Amino acid sequence: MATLDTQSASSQPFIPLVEELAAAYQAFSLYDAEGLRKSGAGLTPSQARVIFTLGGTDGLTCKDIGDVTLITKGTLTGVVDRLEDKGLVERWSVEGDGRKTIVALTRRGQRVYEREFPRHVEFLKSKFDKLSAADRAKATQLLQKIKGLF
Amino acid sequence: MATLDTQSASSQPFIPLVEELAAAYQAFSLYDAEGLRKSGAGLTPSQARVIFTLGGTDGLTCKDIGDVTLITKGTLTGVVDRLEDKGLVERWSVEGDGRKTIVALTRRGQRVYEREFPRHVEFLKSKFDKLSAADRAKATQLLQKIKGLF
DNA sequence: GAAAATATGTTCTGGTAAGAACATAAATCT
DNA sequence: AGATTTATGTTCTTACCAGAACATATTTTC
Repeated sequence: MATLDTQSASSQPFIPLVEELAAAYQAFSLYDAEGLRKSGAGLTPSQARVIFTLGGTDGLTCKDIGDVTLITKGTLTGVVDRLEDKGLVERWSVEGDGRKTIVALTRRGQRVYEREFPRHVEFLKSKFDKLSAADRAKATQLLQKIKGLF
Repeated sequence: MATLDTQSASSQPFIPLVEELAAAYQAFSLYDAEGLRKSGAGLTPSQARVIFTLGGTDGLTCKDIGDVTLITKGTLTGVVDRLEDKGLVERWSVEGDGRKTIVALTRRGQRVYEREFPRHVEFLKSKFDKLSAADRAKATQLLQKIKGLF
């Protein structure tokens, strides 16, 4: 198989897709972070993802949280540390399996979840409402396909 | 307008789209980083983006690099610092506008670009080839639309 | 032409980010 | 059972990330 040169590499037709994927995610991320910052609850995007994931559960293991939020375990330790410092979550050991740690919302964390999650969804909804249902469905499907490439 | 509760918030139809956008970008990013790590050139994803952006130019200002790579200026300073330490880029002042700094590939940086850019595009291409041209075009278009929401 | 506004880049801060090494615990294998 | 393997979470390292404050230089406005 002939190797590409810089010319032929830069004209590969998938490159615009990569650029748009990064740009779209970037645009969303900045807006997402802005909404959290302005809400006054002092949550970072990662912290919010953890709080929103824990909401409505009786606590999850770090592994489960990581699977949902896509935060790797090494990073998650620090995120949970800071949420613990803020009094929004608590950790405890699980009966029967000494490896696992359960992380759950405290009463304060529960209140923050109930206030911030709907507020933030509303904040995002105002933008996503501008996308048609058909585009939304098609985009979701294609992104799923792209995820599956790797 | 009635505010959402946690129930109605979590059932908003745009949420799967957000999740897939994050998951697809995440999957791509991990694969992208893996390819750079294995190539042995020791480039991080951000460093590679800068090198690949500078390739084929006579040097760009930090602002221009940031516009293309989506790296904010505060972060870019550090990325360019490390590339400079590795001898892959050099900085100089621009005649006529004392605010601007030009960043350009050194001869070593040029060689790294010529070797790593095609190699990395080939690495990504092996995955994106599994996507049909129609899906690729549609995904690109929809991501552009999503980017435009914010 | 001087003052105000804008542009560019660096520095600083707190918080991720992934990966590797580590410690401990549980499951599996023989 | 005892040894090996796998699972879970923490710690450590290097680098990135955005935003804010800053320094400098240029442009605009009056």
